[in-house]
Amino acid sequence: MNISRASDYAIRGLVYMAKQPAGTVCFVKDIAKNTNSPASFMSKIFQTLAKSAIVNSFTGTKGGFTFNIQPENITIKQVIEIIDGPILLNRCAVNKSACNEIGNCDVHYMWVDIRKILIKALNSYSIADFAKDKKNSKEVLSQSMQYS
Amino acid sequence: MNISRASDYAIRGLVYMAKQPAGTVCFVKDIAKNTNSPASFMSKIFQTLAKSAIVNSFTGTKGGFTFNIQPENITIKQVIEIIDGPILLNRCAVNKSACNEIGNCDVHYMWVDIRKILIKALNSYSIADFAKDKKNSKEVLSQSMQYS
DNA sequence: TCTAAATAAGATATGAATTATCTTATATTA
DNA sequence: TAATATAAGATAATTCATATCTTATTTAGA
Repeated sequence: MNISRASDYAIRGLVYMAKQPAGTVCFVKDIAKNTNSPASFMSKIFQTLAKSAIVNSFTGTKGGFTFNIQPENITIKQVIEIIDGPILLNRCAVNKSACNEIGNCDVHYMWVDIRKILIKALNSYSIADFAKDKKNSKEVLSQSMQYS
Repeated sequence: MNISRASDYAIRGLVYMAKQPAGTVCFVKDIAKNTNSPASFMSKIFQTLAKSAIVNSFTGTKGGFTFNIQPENITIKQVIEIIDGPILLNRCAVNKSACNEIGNCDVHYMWVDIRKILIKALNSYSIADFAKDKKNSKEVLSQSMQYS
């Protein structure tokens, strides 16, 4: 019921990138250093992000990563699904035939319901939301209050 | 971001128990058979449920499990936390000092927010909700619709 | 043009957690 | 008291998350 370290690192790494001037080519080395994460692991995470269309990668000296999609349009849900795979909660929430109960799964609709709520919440935040200055950061905070 | 097989089995097992007449002593063998799950695994799961105060266990012939708390008062969130451990989403959502970012974690408030939403949803369902007859099952269905 | 250096890509290894099974202890009843 | 039915506890296997190591690619300078 928790996100993986890899997803956490991915989000923090993308937020770091979004804080740089638009178009900056970022090195894994710097991304890792500024997010307190192991560079070798971050490297593999960014490989996966590059295979999806989220970021571009350039090999060789002066290579690195840039955004391929505006950080405003990258939601937390997208990042988690790229790194951790689809958010199902329970396998029966998506594929009813995967339910253990033959023909009649008691809990199917609950998982469909809760999944919808969770995905909506995860889609309500973008990477850009965390790259703003402190004034804007407080707006994020007050946005969170409306749910409490 | 998904619940474990163990939590899924636990929920289905408790729902099966809740469908029996109140006070019935249920055997793991029957619980497993009626939920399409491996009896040996279900046995270990019910050990854990018994260590928490959710169910009582009785050893020996005619032993088995009964509810120690009314199924109406056992929420899905409780079951998941007993089996899978605390629902954090991200470790920084609960313990801010566990954030990678030293002194200033960009995403902390997001995780606090989303966790609150998820836990509210998981607490809105009890084991008893799934032990009702078909007429009531449809009420659960329409309840789910209000979120869509 | 060749060599060195800096980078990402890809392959491999480690370790922890999940999932499952096997063995032991306990209680009942005939 | 012996046999049986049950849960409890110990152990094993598998999978997945996490991390590291090796290779390929590009650039720049000699």
